[in-house]
Amino acid sequence: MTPPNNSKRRKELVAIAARLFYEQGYERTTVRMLADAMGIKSGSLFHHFNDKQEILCAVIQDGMESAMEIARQALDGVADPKERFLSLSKAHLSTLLNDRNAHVVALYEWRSLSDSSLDLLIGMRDEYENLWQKVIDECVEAGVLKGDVPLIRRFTLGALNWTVQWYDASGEKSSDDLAKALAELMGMPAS
Amino acid sequence: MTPPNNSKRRKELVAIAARLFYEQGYERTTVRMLADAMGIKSGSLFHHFNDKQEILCAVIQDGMESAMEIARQALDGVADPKERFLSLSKAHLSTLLNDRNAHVVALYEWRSLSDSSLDLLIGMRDEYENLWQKVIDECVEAGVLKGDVPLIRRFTLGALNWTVQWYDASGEKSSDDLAKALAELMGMPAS
DNA sequence: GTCTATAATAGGATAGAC
DNA sequence: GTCTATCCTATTATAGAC
Repeated sequence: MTPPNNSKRRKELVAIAARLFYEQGYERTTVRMLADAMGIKSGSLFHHFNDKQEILCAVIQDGMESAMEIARQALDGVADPKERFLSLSKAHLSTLLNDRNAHVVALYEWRSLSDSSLDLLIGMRDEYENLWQKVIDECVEAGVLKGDVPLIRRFTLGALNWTVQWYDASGEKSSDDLAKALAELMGMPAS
Repeated sequence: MTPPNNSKRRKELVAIAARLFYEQGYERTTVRMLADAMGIKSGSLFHHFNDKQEILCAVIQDGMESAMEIARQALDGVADPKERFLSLSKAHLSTLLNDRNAHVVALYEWRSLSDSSLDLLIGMRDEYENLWQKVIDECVEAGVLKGDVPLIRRFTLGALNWTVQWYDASGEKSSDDLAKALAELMGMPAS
C-alpha cells in the first residue's frame, strides 16, 4: 500500500517531481527520470504513488496550496484596494517566477489529469480565483478599475501567467517590477 | 522520399494534425491517432513527414503564417493607433478562438520542437511580435498608452493568449467583445 | 522503503509489396 | 500514395526478495 499523503518523504519527492515537470513538461518526463532525480529506482516510486498521474496531481495540489497561502499572507493587513491588487500580483508572480515549479505546473498541466484528480483540484482553483475576484471587486467599487470583473480577473491572470513563457530571471527586472508595471498599465500607478 | 512541403494533400494533413494537437496536446497525440483521423494507416504517414516532430513544425508554421496574414489584413488601411491596436487584438483572438487549432498549437507547443525546427520558426515568431511592437509603439507615441513597450506587448499577448484556457465559444461574448474589453481595461475605450 | 527483474504494452519508425 | 507487417525501443507498472 502507499503511505499517507502527507508524509514528509512524499513531500520531498513531490517537490523533485515538480522541478522536472516544470522543466520538461509532464508527458516528456518519464518515471525513470523521476526516480533518478529522487535517487531511487523506478520500481520504488510506486511505493509512494499509485501511478504517474497521481504524482502530477500531488504536484498541482502542492502548487495551488502554496500559491493560496502566499496570496493570503500578501493580503493580510493591507486595506487599500490598489495596494491589495499590487500585493496579490506580486505574490502570484513570486510563486511563478522565483520559486518556479509547482505553481507553474499547476497552471500549465491540467490537461494530463484524470477526471477524479480534476474533481479534487478544481475546488482549489476556484478558491484561488475567488480571492482574485474579491480583490478586483474592491478595486471596481473603489473606482480604480472599471469593467466586467470576471473578465478583468481573467485578463490579469493571463498577463501574469504568460510571464512564465518569457521572463528571464537573470535580466534586470524583478518579479515585483513586473507586477508594478502591470498595475500601471491598468491605470493604477503606485500612490 | 517525402513530397514537397507545399503539396495540397500535405496541407490537408497538417490541418487535421493541428486539430488533434489542439484538442489533446502534441505529446498525447500518437501517430496512430493522427493516421486514423487522416483516414490512412500509420505507416503511410511517414511518406508525408520524416518524423512526428516535423508534423508539429508544419502545424506551427501554418499557424504563424495564417496569424500573420490575418494580422496584416486587420491593419491594412487603419490609421488611428487605438483603432490599429483594437483591430490587431480582434484578429489575434479570431485566429485563436474561432478558427482554433494551428495558432493555438503555435503558441503552446514550442517545447516539443527540435532545435532545427526552432531555428526555422523563431524568425516568424519575431516577425509577428514586431508587428505588435510597432502598433503599441504608435499608441505610446500618440499618448494613449504609456510604459515600457516590450512589457506592454508581453502583457497584452499574455492576456490574449490565455483566453484559450477559459473562453467558451458557446457563451454570450464574441472574440471581438473580448478584444474591446481588453482595450478598455488598458484605458483605450472605443472612440 | 528500496532493490532487482521483468511483465505488458504502447509508441515511433521502417521495409517492401501493390 | 497507401497498405500490411513488423522491428525496436521506451515506458508504465507489478512481483517478490531483502
